[in-house]
Amino acid sequence: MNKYQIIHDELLKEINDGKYPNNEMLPSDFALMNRYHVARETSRKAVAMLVDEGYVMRIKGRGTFVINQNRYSFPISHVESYRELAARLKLDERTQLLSITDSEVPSVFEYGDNTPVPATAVVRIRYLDNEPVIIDHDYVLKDVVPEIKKLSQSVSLFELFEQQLGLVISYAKKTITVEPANATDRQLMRLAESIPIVVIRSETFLNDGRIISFTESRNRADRFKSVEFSRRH
Amino acid sequence: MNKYQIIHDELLKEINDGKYPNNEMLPSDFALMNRYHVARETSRKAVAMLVDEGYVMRIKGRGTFVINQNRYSFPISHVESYRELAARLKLDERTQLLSITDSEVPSVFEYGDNTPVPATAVVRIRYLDNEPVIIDHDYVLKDVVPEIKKLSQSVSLFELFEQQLGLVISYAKKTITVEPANATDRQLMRLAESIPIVVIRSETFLNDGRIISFTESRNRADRFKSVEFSRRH
DNA sequence: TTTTAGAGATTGTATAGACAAGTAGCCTAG
DNA sequence: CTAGGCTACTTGTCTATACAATCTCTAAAA
Repeated sequence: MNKYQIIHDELLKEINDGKYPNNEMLPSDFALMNRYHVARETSRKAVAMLVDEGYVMRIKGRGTFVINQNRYSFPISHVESYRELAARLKLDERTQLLSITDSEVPSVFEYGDNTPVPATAVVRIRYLDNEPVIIDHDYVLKDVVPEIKKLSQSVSLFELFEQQLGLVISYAKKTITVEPANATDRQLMRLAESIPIVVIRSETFLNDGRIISFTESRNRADRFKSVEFSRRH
Repeated sequence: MNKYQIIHDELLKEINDGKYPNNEMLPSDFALMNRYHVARETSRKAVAMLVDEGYVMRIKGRGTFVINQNRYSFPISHVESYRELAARLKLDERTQLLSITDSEVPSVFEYGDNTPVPATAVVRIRYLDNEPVIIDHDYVLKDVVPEIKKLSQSVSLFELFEQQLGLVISYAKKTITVEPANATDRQLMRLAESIPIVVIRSETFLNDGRIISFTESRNRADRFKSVEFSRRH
């Protein structure tokens, strides 16, 4: 592991442990240099990551300060699988695999030039606190992953891609819209009335620029909440 | 202006001008060093910003590549005013100021300890293509900005804060939820049925850590679309 | 023809040092 | 007692260099 990554992880752990109470100062660049015996740019890189992630803010001439975090957040601006998210938030989560079928990429994703793109469709339903709240439709391109043999209940698609197939996921583009529930939504999520659905459609890219999958994540709107941290400039 | 900022801006302009067609390579670190007569770390800083913003991706051993952008996006992960956003997207936008009144920060924002926090409430309605689609409620803390005298139609709140008052906005935290339309929504946006509303609540922070304002932005769900770029790791 | 080895290019990580710019606190001159 | 200046500390920018890791392509070897 890289030095700045190690420093970042350790500082983040200390922040989460409350070692630097609210608005308290983090060690300065020079303090970190001494503590870890690294160059200043290395320690700065670690802190820059924390700034990026919204944990701390730096003020020239003053120092580095912890930002009061509300930790119950559903960030959508980095690529994170449902399983990773639930683990991080320590929620009581459960996923049920509904089907793995041969299919094509639906036209809503506007991929390619109308010629059908073969894919493996994976449909899963997500429970939080024993309530079905999310239905995920994944379309994994057969060009990239020819076959999905066995998808264990305990393994996420991302884990499958990265650890078992050696692929590296780089980034994703997501669109968020609100749409009426369709029949499938109502049936699977046991909705009586027509609750609106928050639809998050993602294209996921590998580090060589190829698209590996399209995902449509359909969330019960009355259970959906997303918290974003955003910097200006 | 900083050197890396200048390089970043120039590269971004070239990307938007289509100088590096899709998936084409950007100049390498060393090419940029020669072109701008800077150290490698400086050129890398400029490119790192572009990576951060989702314009390019770097692959070790290969080079830097432009990511095919869909430019009609409503990013929510950086702090941008409605006016800046509309200008960037070249939409036909119009804002109507409804009221400026003395008020208090509503309790939904859970700020402070139940004691009323005096604020100036600014209510505005946003038109896109002559259709009312967004209602913004801004609560500007009187502790920070004692009085909002005249808010010209052509000036945004952010411009007022930054250019006229000399305040520096640093970051914001936003929560996104979907809620039923209330009577005010239906009246102001001329909604017949009860269309759901996408509610974006923000706390905006200055660079000294003080909160300057709370904003509740209420968007017609059937007109709302947000596009996000997200990196993994 | 196929495979291997190597050179060259590119990005990633890390170091050491320099100066600029902003902040806070102390101490002295008035 | 106050105002101003000085100093120490902190973050921001920039340079120059070194080596590692990865990829592509070419040329030589099998």
